[in-house]
Amino acid sequence: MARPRSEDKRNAILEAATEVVAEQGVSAPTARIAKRAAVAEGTLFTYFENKDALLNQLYLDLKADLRGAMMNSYPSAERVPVRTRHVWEKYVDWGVAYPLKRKALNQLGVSDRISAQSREAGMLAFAQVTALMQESLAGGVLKDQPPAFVGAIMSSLAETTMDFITREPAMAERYKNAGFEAFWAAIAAR
Amino acid sequence: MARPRSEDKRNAILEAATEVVAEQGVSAPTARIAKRAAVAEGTLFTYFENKDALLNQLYLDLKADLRGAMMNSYPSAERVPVRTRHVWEKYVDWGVAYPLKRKALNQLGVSDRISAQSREAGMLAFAQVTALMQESLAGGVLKDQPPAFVGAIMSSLAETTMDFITREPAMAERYKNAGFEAFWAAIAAR
Amino acid sequence: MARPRSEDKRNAILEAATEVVAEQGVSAPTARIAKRAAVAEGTLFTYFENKDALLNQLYLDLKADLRGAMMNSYPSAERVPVRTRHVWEKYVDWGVAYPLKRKALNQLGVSDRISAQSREAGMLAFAQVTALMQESLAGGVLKDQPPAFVGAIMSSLAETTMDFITREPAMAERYKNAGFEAFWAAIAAR
Amino acid sequence: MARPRSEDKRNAILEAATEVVAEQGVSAPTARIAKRAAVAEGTLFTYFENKDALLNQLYLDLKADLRGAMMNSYPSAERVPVRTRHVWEKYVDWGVAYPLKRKALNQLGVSDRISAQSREAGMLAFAQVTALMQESLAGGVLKDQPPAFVGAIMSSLAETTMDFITREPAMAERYKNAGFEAFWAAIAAR
DNA sequence: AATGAATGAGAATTCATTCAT
DNA sequence: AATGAATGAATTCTCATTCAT
Repeated sequence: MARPRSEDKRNAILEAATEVVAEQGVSAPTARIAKRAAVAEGTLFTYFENKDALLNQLYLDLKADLRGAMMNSYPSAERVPVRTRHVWEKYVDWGVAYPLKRKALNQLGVSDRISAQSREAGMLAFAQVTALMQESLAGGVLKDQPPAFVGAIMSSLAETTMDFITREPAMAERYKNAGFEAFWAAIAAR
Repeated sequence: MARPRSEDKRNAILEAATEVVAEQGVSAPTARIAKRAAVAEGTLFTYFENKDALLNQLYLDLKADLRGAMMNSYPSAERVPVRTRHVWEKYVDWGVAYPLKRKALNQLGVSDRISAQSREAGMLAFAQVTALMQESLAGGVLKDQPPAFVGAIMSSLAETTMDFITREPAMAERYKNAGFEAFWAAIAAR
Repeated sequence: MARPRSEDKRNAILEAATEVVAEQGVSAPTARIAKRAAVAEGTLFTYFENKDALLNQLYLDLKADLRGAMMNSYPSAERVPVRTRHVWEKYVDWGVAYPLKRKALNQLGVSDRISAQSREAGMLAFAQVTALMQESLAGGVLKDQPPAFVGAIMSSLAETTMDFITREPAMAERYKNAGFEAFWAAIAAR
Repeated sequence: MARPRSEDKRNAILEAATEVVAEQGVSAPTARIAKRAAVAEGTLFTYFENKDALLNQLYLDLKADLRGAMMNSYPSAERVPVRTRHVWEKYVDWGVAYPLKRKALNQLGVSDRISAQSREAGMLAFAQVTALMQESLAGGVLKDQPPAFVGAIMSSLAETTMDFITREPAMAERYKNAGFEAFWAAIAAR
């Protein structure tokens, strides 16, 4: 009967947190997040119990967002190399298109405020992605390593690729291709 | 602010900072660093103008330390694959041997308190390392990419490798080899 | 602010306030009182203009409640010692039967949020009680002191008695008697 | 070698706390206490770990202060009635001379921020006082009650006496005597 | 130079009260 | 009338830095 809790406001806070955490890291003041979201300082705490809850939720949301991007229009019917490339491209495109999301996600990833539980939940979102890569490994150098290792390698190569694209946007396509080639060479049979 | 006397004390502060930053990130209180170094809170500021100066110095020191490890007993006379493998092994060994240094360096790397200048200086330390890799690339997929890109790829793959070794120390050798194989496959001619 | 409808709700708030103030003192949040009363946070303010108004009303209500207990089935026809004992017993019984009311009343009594006016009104409720005691004093040590003094003495001895009964409920009767004997000895002629 | 912690400053904080707690209760802001003590807000926390620590220390100090007053120039050689009267007078005089200390002590006494441990320590300070009264009880109405009960009765009667003296200072001597007479009548043999 | 007490500007929350629904 | 989201001032405590000793 009272004013309902606004999904918009909640999103505004999460978006503001994305920007502010990207800029200042997890030690960014909640007051600044609230201000950026155009809500009162106290309002933040009606949507999130405390700062840690907000940070963990943001981490989960960003992970889910990234996963959504990678799985969007996923070409299930195609062969492994095509599918792998699709995932790679979507990953890199996401990071390039949303540099603040990427930066925030990285800040959160190294922070000790993200709980083990959140990390696990975040990883789960990628299980599917990494699973598919196993198929590529048959004759590759990583054929005996765990899927998570391959997934982590993709992640780290994609991050490196994005770093360079960010610094030299004009070279985006070149880096994106080169990065994938390196990744594919690293995991595929020869 | 006056000329500090003891090199020992300065080193104690830097070592303490390594530990504390590894544990708590860059927002760790200077008081805690001072305590761990067994000096007074104020003493820290006679050796470093302010917290940022300490953090940036630590970043540079750790980068130099890592570089030193990689270049130690560098087999200049050997052929490229051997030299590359040497660098890879030393890198990974360093991270595994000094997990706090590694953690601290990563915390500093994502912090916005490290100046662009420090970052540049840090990279310089690696220029030599990456330069040598160019030789490997002749026929590889990355033959047209800048040396720094290849260096960054080595870095990120080594970090990923260390992450997995940290989680499964018993598998250290396996991951170290697998990581290198992947790296080599990624950059070398075929 | 408009005329509230439900007497039940008002009572629920006062009862909830009794419990919560007993437990946490006058600084207990209004939100907690509202929750305990099973009404919305805002509803509290349609029944009481603000927190102070609620607190003062509660103080008055509890004083009146206590007075009602003491005067219930008051043996007007009996002689002074009997009537005095009746008052004493009802007082102590009330405090033992309703420890939360007693605790809340004490918390309110020492709070600076209870206005002088409320305190005066609260005392008035006891005037009748203390008046009757004057008759006992003829030859006693307090024969020249104001009635309020004797009333206050009864109050303080009763409180002390209740404290001990609360701590050792098995000794309730003994303390109740001993307390009364002490009180009677203090005020009566010998 | 650095500026030593100042006993004066510590005392200033405790005295300021006495005044402020007397006026506003235990919910008085630490900032106000600091201001009254003429120190910075943060300084308070170099002398007391947190607000509770300050409050508990103040409670203990005030209890000790009161005990000191009662035991000052205690006439050990005199007979029980004289010694009892001495304690009574010193108690009442203390409360009348230091109304803020008395008020603060009462506020602290009803607060749930005072730990059970502090309360116990506070009571210990009074054990000696109450012990001596036992001798008076031989033939009195309270001869079978625990010493603490008698001590509590003295306390409550003294408090009541002080209340009335505070309201009518001109009647101080009269109330002081009357209060003692009542107390003595309550506990002594007849 | 070394010490650590002193400082006061934040930081994360809390909470009485208002107000849109 | 009832609800509970929204507000922002107030609160406790932290911390980089200064400065008296």
